[in-house]
Amino acid sequence: MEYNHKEIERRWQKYWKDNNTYKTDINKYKKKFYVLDMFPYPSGAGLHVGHPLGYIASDIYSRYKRLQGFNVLHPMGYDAYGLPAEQYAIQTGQHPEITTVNNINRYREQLDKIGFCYDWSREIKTCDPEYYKWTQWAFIKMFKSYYDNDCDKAMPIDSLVEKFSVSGTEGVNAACSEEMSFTADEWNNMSEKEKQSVLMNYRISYLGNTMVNWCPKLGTVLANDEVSEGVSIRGGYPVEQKMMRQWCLRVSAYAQRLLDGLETIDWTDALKETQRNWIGRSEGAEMNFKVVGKDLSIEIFTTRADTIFGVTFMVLAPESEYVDKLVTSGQKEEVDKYLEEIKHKTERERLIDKHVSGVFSGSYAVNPLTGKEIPVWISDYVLAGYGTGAIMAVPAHDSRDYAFARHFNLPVIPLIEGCDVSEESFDAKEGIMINSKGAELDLNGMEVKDAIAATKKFIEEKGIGKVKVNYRLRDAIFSRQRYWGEPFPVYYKDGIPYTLDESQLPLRLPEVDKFLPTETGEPPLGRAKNWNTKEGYPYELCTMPGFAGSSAYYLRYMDPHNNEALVSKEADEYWRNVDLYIGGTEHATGHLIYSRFWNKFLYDLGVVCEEEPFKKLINQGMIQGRSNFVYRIKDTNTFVSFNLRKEYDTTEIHVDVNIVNNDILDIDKFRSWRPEFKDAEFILEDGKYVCGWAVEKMSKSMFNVVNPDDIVESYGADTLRLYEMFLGPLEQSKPWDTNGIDGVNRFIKKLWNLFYSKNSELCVNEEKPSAEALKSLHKLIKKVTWDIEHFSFNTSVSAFMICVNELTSMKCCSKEILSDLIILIAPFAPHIAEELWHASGHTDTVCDAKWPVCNEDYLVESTVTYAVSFNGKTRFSMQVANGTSKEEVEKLALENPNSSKWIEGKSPKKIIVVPNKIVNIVI
RNA sequence: GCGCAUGUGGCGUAAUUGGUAGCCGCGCCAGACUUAGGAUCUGGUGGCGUAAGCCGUGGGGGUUCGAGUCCCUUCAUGCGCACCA
Repeated sequence: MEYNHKEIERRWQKYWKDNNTYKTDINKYKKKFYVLDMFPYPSGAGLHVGHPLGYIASDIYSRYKRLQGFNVLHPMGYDAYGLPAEQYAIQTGQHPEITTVNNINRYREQLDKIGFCYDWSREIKTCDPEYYKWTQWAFIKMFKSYYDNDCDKAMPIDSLVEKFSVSGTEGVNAACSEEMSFTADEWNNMSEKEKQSVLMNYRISYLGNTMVNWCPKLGTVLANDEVSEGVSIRGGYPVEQKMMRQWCLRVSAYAQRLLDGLETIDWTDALKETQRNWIGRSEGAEMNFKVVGKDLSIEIFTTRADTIFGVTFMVLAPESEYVDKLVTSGQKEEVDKYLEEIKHKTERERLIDKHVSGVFSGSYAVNPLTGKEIPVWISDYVLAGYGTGAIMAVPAHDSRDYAFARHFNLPVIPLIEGCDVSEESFDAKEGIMINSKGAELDLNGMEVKDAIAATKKFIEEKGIGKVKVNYRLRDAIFSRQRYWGEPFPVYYKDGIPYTLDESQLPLRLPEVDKFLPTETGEPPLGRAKNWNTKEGYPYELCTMPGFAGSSAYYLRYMDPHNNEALVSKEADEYWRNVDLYIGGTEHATGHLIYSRFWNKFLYDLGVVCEEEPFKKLINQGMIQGRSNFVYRIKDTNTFVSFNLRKEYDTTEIHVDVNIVNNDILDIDKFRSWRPEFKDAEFILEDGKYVCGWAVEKMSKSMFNVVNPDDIVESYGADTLRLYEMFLGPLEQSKPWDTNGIDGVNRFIKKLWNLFYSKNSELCVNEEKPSAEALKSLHKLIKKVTWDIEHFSFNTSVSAFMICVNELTSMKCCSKEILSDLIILIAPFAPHIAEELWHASGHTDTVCDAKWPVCNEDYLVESTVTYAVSFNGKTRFSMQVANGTSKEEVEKLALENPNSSKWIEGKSPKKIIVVPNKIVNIVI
C-alpha cells in the first residue's frame, strides 16, 4: 500500500466526527485537564499558515494528556464581534452577521482539514444571543456591585445603600471615581436622581465623564490598549483626547489583586512583567500644599517625598480642576490662550512636540515643610489622568522639572551630596541628603531611601499628607459608538440609567437600515426602530467593546448550553479553570487583563471557584512571511536572476511565493500570473531564474501568504502539523519557509514504509523485539514525554526521525515496538497514526490507547566516560565499560597512552565520582 | 530613558540544564538507480590546513579540572512601557 494522505485523512476525520470521538463530558472518576486556544476573530482573509501554529501545539498537548488518562476539555469558538465586519458592512451594506457567518464557515472548513481534537459540540460565538446574554448578565452584576476596600472584594450595591442610609459615608471605604462625604440625613433627603448619581460614583460598571481616546475616523471611542502612539491599532487612524460620558468598568479597583495574582500563575516572566508595567504600581505619598490667600490646598502625588526641600514650584495639568480656581485675573488671558493651544493638539502631537511649554497661573502655594511661597504653573507635561493631576516640581532631581525650570528660569536646589546640576538633573535615587533641614524635620546626612521613609512618617504624623499607592492602570472604557457589538442591557428613565431585569435577557441587537451614525451624530443603534422598553423608555445606543465577549468565554465552554446560568456549579467545580492557555502575546494588556478582572469579579460573587482563569500560559511566536522578489531591468520587461542583478539597474518586485520553489521561479507560471508579464524575458543563471527573498509580515500585498489548505492538499495535514512544530521553538517568531517541508514529508513516508514493505505488504509481526530496538524506542519515549511536558515540540519531531531511521535500518517489524511508536506519534500526526494503528491489528482507536512509560533498564549505557585529572587539571578522558570498578579505572588510567605525558611516576590518590558521567581521578 | 527577551555552520535549529559543540532537517557536493523527473536510495558537508593539527557558540574579562550554558562588562537585534511625578 502506498501512503495516500488524502484518503487516510478524509477517512479518519469522518470517523472521528461520526463517532463523536472528541466529545467530552464531566467524568468524576477521571482527572480533568482544560486546554484552551485563544479563539480567533474570523477575518475575511481566512486562515494563513501562521494561525494554526498555536492550535497544533495545544492539540498535541490535549491528545497527549488524553493518552495519559486525563479527561481533556479542548473547545473552540469565535470572537465574532469586531470592527472589520462592520467596516465592510458600511462599505457594502451587507449585514455584518452575514459576513461573520461566512467567515466562520470558512474558518471551520480550514480548521477541520488539520484534524484537531476539538469538542465542537461546545462551540460558542460571541455574537450569538444565547452567548451574549451572559456578557450582558455580568454587566448587570457589575452595575449592581461596588468594590469594598476593607473586605477587598466586590459587594452588592444594596449593602452600600444600607450603609449610606444609616451612617452616610462615615466608615465607608469603597473604590470610587471621586471621594464623597455626606451624612445619613443628607443621603436620606436626596432625590432619586441625586441618589443614583451618587451610586454611579461607586458602581463597578458605571457611567462616567472621562477623558477618552476618540477616533474621529472610526467614529468611536477606543480603550487604552486599542491605541498605540496616538493612532488606533485597527486602521492606524489618529486618536484625540475628548471628555465624554461613557460606560466604564472599575478595573482599577482590582489593580492590587491583579498584581498579586501574577505570583500564583505560571506565565512567562516577560508577560508578567508587561502586565506589571501596565498596572504600574508606585508607592509614594499624597501631600497638600496650601494656596496663598485662598482657603484651598493643592493635593499632589510624589514617590520622592524626600525631595520636598527642593520644591521650587508646582505644576498643574491643563485639564486639572485646580486651574479654574487658581488662575488670577491678571493671568487669565495668558492662561486661556495657552489652554486653547493645548486643546487643539492631539495626544500624538503632544507626544511628538517635546518642547517645553507652560504658563504661570498667578497663584502661589506654601511648601508645608519650609513655609516658603512657590509659584504654581500650568503645563501639559503633567498628565491629568495620573495621580492628582498636579505635581510638586523638584528640578534638581527630575529631568522634566529640570527642563521646565531652565526654560522659565526657575531656581534649582540640589539635595544630594556631590551631585552636579549645572547641566542636567540628578534623577538617581541614591546618595546622601543635603540642604534638607527644616524647623521640624532634618533629613541631612540620610540615605535617600531612609529620607523617603522619614518624610512619609513625618507628613502622616503632621497631617500634611498620607502614604499612598498609585496605579497607572485606569478603568476600562466600555462604550463603543458602533453597531456590531453586544447591546447594553440598559434603558434611561428621566435621564437616569437602569439595567434590565435578568429575566429580560438577552437584549437582542436590533436591525438598522444603515450601519452609520445617525444624522444627529448618535451611534448606529439610534437608527433602530422602537429601540426602547415596553414602557417606552429608550435603550442605551452604544454597544460593548470587543473585549466584552472574550472576557469570560472560557467559563462558557464548561457548560455552553446552560440556560439557567453562565456556568453551573457542577461544571465550574469540575473544570475549575484553564490548565493550559495558548495564544499570542498581543493580548498581554488587553484581553488577559480584562479576563483576569472579569474572573475575579465573578469569584467575588461566588459564581466561579478559582480566582485566576489561566493557570499556565504559553505565547506562541508569530509566523512571518517569507517574500520572494524578481528584478526587472528599468523600462523593460526583462527580468534578471538574483545574482546577476547588480550588473543592471533594476527594480525589485514582489512575486507570488506560490509560483516559486526553493527560490527558483517557475517561469511559465510567472508569465501567466499577471497580464503585464505575459511577454516577460529572462536573464538566467545556470538555466534558472533565482529569486531574492526577505522576511516580512504575511500579507496579501506582499504575495507571501501561504494557505494551509494548499499544504494539506499536497502534503497532508500530518505533514503540515509536524512541519509547523519542526520549524523551531513554539515561543519564537519565525518566517514560514515551505522549502524544508520535503524533509518532514519524507519522514512520514519512512514511517509508513516501516509498516508496509516495498511490495506493499504489511510487515508487522509478533516477534520479540531486539534489545537494540527496545533501546531506540525507550529513548524516544523518554525524550518525547519530556519534550511535550516542556513544550519543546520541535525536538520531538527530530527524535521521531532518528528513531524511525534506526528502526528502519534494523528492519524492526515487531508489533510491540511499532504500536508504542504509533502512540507516541499520534498527538503530532493523528491521521497516519490512526491508520497504522488499525492496519497493525488494533480494534480500538489510537486516541484511547495508553501513553507508554519509559523503562530505564533498556537505556543503560554500555560505556562510561571518565575524565582524568592531575593537580587539578583535566588531562584526558577515556571510556570504559559500565560497571568497571574504581581500581580497574585507576589501572586503566595509568595504562592509558596519554598518561605517560604527565604522570611522572606518581600513582592515583583518589577517584572523585561526579554525578552522571564523569569520574575525576586525582593523582 | 526604564524593563524583558535573544545572539551557535550557507539556512531553520540541537546540546535532558556545567561534561566530546553543531543532533535532526533544508541546502550543497559525490555516487547509485532510472521509461531524465521538482522521484527514490547511499555517503559526505563548521572554518583553516595535503596532513598531524589548530581555531571556533556576537566581543572582552572572570569563576571552574572543564563554560554555548554560571558571573561581570560591552555590542547588536527584537519586544513591552514611556513626559507615570
